[in-house]
Amino acid sequence: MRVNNPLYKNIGIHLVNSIFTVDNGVVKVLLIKRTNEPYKGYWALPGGCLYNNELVLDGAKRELKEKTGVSNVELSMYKIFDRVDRSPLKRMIAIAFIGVIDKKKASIISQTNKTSASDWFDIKSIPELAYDYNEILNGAIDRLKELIQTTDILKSLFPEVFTLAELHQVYESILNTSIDRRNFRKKMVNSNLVIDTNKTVNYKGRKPAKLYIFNNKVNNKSIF
Amino acid sequence: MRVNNPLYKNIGIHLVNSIFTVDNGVVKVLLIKRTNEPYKGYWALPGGCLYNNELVLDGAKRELKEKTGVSNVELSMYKIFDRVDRSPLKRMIAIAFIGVIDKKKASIISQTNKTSASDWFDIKSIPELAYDYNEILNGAIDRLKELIQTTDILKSLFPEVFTLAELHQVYESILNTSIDRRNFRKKMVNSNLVIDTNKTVNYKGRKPAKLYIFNNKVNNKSIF
DNA sequence: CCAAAAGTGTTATGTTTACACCCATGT
DNA sequence: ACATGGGTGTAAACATAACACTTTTGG
Repeated sequence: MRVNNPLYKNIGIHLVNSIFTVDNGVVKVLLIKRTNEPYKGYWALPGGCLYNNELVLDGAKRELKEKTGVSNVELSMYKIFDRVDRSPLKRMIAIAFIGVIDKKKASIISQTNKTSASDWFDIKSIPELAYDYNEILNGAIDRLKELIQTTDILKSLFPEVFTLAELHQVYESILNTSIDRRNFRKKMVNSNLVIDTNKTVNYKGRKPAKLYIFNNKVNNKSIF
Repeated sequence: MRVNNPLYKNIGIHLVNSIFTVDNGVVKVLLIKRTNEPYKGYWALPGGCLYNNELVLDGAKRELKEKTGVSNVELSMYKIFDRVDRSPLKRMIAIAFIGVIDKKKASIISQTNKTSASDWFDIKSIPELAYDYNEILNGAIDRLKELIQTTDILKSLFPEVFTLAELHQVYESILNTSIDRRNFRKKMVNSNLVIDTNKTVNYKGRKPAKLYIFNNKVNNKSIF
């Protein structure tokens, strides 16, 4: 390759994270408010540019932490967004990532030197975002629906024990549909995705509910 | 973003194509021989660097045509290879693509200003390739197995009519397994992937075989 | 005993697998 | 008539989908 070909110059790599949580049956995504141009004042997906000495996954995690304080997230790369004019300053290729976290465990910082706020938004009412982030987020929501059916991506939502009723509600929220309770339980128990802890939890006036944990041995079989 | 941050400089985007064909039951991939450093004299997957004014898919097609003469291929992006030291000259992120072509229809040019030869290699006997291309190719072979089961990627192998026996042999070659003939036919006919043309072809001493074409309406349901 | 949610089982339907024989042709 | 490969059907196993009643607890 002719390294000095001007057509090779000035391409940057954007790492863009769609971080989801489920909060009382509402699926939410983490957005930050930009303080700099371009798109100053717009809400945006947290992310930034790849360094030339790091892996893309590491860069995505670094940017997420720098912009929101969130760390210890498993990120899953899912697509490239490459429209030539998707960034006004220079050519930027976006590599999009998805992560899921437990809102209660995440300590989100709202202000950095590039952001004035960060907050969780119901995915059903997303404002106009910076760049092509509305498109990226829509793709992420679709991909999330696939991921919960083929991977254990939701385990980060339940770092501790959980009941199948809680997990059921999360599946219904994300897939935006209702799932038969009995069949859901059967599939979950028959898949090797969750493990019965033989412990129960008591809520007032209700039959004690069995507690489960996620199986650490990942299986890639489709659950539904 | 601080555009002048030195950590953002000198990242290039590599577009790498694994182009497959099936030749009498043998799955082959198209390789080119490099005439320049680095990896001078090594066989390599055809590809090159993204221009800053083109989409990655267009860049992959352009490079494929420049290096091999092959055009009119549908390419499917499948993975990013980002090891920091995967390229000796500067940081290069590889975006890997897969395509399938009919060997008979492809007019391959063997010499360009950067290549001294191009040829089809049986995927069961691949030499040591330039860069991390052995790893990229292995990933492409795995991905090809998935793609033939979920998409109509093989239609480019059969631009005209074909018999189910021919298609069957290609599936067995790529998946490197045997598939029950009756069940294969049932699945193919029941999926909306192929359409009966109501025409037949005669071979000496054999019952005439029905001819099929690929359905242009793509379906994404898994075939097997 | 009542409310609230947890827990469970069966039947029907559809899908996948395994498997063997007849058919149309050219020689 | 026979050799060659083309074409088909059925039964068993398995997976999925639909559906309703009983259990445990707190008040």
